[in-house]
Amino acid sequence: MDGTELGRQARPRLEDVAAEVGLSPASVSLVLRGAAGPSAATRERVLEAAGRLGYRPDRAASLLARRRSRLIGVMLDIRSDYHGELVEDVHEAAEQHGYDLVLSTITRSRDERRAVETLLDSRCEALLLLGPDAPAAWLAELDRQLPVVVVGRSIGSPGVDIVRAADDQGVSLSVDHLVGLGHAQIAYVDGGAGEIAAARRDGYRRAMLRHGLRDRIRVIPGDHTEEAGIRAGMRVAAVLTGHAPTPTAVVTFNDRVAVGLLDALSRAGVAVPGDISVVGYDDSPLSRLAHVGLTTVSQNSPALIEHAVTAIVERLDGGRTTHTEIVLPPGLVVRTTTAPPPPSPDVGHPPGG
Amino acid sequence: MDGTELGRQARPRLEDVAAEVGLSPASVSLVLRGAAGPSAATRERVLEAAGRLGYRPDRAASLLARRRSRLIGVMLDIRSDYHGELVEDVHEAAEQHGYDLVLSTITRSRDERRAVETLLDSRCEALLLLGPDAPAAWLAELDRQLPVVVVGRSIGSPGVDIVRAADDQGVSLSVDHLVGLGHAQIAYVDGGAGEIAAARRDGYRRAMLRHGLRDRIRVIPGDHTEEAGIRAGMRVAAVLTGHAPTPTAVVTFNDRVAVGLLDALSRAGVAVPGDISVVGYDDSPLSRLAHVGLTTVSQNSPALIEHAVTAIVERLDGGRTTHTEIVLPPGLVVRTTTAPPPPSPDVGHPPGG
DNA sequence: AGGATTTCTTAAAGCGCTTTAAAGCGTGCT
DNA sequence: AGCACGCTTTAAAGCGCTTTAAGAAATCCT
Repeated sequence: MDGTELGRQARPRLEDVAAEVGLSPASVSLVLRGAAGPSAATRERVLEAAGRLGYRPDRAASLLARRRSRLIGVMLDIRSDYHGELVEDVHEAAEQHGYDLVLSTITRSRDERRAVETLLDSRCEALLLLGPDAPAAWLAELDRQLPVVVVGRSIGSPGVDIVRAADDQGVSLSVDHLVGLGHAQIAYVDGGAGEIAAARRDGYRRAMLRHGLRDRIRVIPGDHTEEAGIRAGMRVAAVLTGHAPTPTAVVTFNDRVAVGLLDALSRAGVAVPGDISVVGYDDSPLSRLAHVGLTTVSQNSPALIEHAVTAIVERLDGGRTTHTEIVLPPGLVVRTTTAPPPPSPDVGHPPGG
Repeated sequence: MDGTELGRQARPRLEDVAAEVGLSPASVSLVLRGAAGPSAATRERVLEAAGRLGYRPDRAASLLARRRSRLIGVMLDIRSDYHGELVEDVHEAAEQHGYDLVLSTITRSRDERRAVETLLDSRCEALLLLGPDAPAAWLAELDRQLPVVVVGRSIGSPGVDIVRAADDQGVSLSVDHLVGLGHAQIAYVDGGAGEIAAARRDGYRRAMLRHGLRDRIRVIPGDHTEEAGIRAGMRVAAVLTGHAPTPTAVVTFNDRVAVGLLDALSRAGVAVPGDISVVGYDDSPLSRLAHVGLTTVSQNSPALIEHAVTAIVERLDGGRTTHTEIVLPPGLVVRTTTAPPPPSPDVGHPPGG
């Protein structure tokens, strides 16, 4: 009465295929991996038999025996849409270089350390970390064990490879765009703590200064969620109906915040872009919806990932021993939430209310 | 000048730890796995040395040597928020039963077949498939190889284990709730093709019939995206300002659709729930936002997952050889997008009829 | 033909860990 | 003493695959 009585039959092993064609396991292994050696006739026979038996190599055994695993460990936060998109690109890029992926996600009960340990246990040769929060020192220490590339986060004194978009520059683009449309009262909804948030905030500040709008700088506290956008939106809407200096445009930390903001504004009867222009950041699928049409900053993530994977391959196969930091310029995607400011200059009152 | 000069030192092996404490690898293995045998003193020495050396067992080797892998393969679509949430729960549930996870996602260039193959190659003992689209026959065939449990999709003639929520019942709850509030003109935004969409649509139809609202049945075509909600919202808003029979409530296929709908309605100046009540489905994080406050149906996914993992464990360790289908009742989460209908201004028949 | 090449095939030694049967070793018992 | 008995520890045989050096076979030369 044990579990094997279920009719499940053991999966065929390399040896079974070898026996089937009357060759040695070595030859079969060679054929199956496309290595040089076996003759065309042998190849054919082996392939046929393997197919007929439904043979699939055991990855654990193969990993163990091979000198290299050709595995790249990817740490991500599965709750993030953005990471999901990135992983798709990583898959493709890795495949092109002959690497496979092993994924490990952080969850509420699984911190970065544990996620990375899982990765290491699976013998991966390099680590691709999507937006890690871990201290730089630990990352550098990891990098002493195997190549580590950090995507999306900027780190003071590297010790790892870094691939990221120029966040400050992205926000700059937004501000430039708005100024070009004639805006001056441009507020910014902040992304909270974190290096990315800091970089974007900085980009905003600097762009404002550059345009001589020092006293129009206005940072509304927030975080990375719709909730923050909603709060900011309600605040802005209240101000609109009040008398304080009114923003005619709002730049947000990311698209999620922007979407929350848009929602709150629309419910408060504030027209976008009629009364207020809004710019997001990320070019997320949501922002692309025709009805939303959010003007936003695109990080060009396929390129980002391509660089990240290339960085890994360079260190693994190219013999590079130095660290590199690649900063990609973001691009502005202008859609329908930005327009010139309303004619009424200073104290604006809501139209339809 | 080879790659090893980088100062990376080989990771310590079991044997190294053994040498360090002057014991055999066997003893160390025993200690590290918490198996019975070694004395307390030995345990301590080994643990200390292992810690000092930073030893981590090689998973591939361990997998290969062990009879069982204690691995559950999870196939998911990383683009889906919902799957992301589920994976968190799977992690926890699996851990409690002493299993670990191996993840494999489908992407645009990686279909379910490939994703599953990756999983099989890693020696997992069972498969947990989140909302697979694959034909039932293939799933059944897989199940002959190893236990398969399908989450969230209903399948005609199983051949696999199934764990899902009663989708029709969920929509029924929504309709009941609305009827209880006095609504009669209840429209439904459809989720397109697919078995889940069919079940929910059915639930709507049947609930309407049950309440004697046969001629109020109105299914607005759509799919599973915000876009569909937006289109539906614009349609409903147009009707409101026109003269056709007006819905006073809209039930949607899922929260994403509902959010799109809410957005379109609010931009059209339609008040929710003042003019129209809206009900979603999924109890997604978005619906929980205070400002959105979407009334929605909760699938109770932690319980869903708990059952799914239990089903696997039963077959793996419990010796169950039959297939099971577990259907969990969903629950309604009433928030702020539902209220009694506005005092009927138009030709609507009074409720209850 | 004989030897030198080249081509194809395989034996055998692992990869790092688990597992089982058996070996040590103090005990207490008769 | 002699012995059976727990309690610890270990030798050794794999897990299924890769890889390398060497063997066998076929091909080429002069």
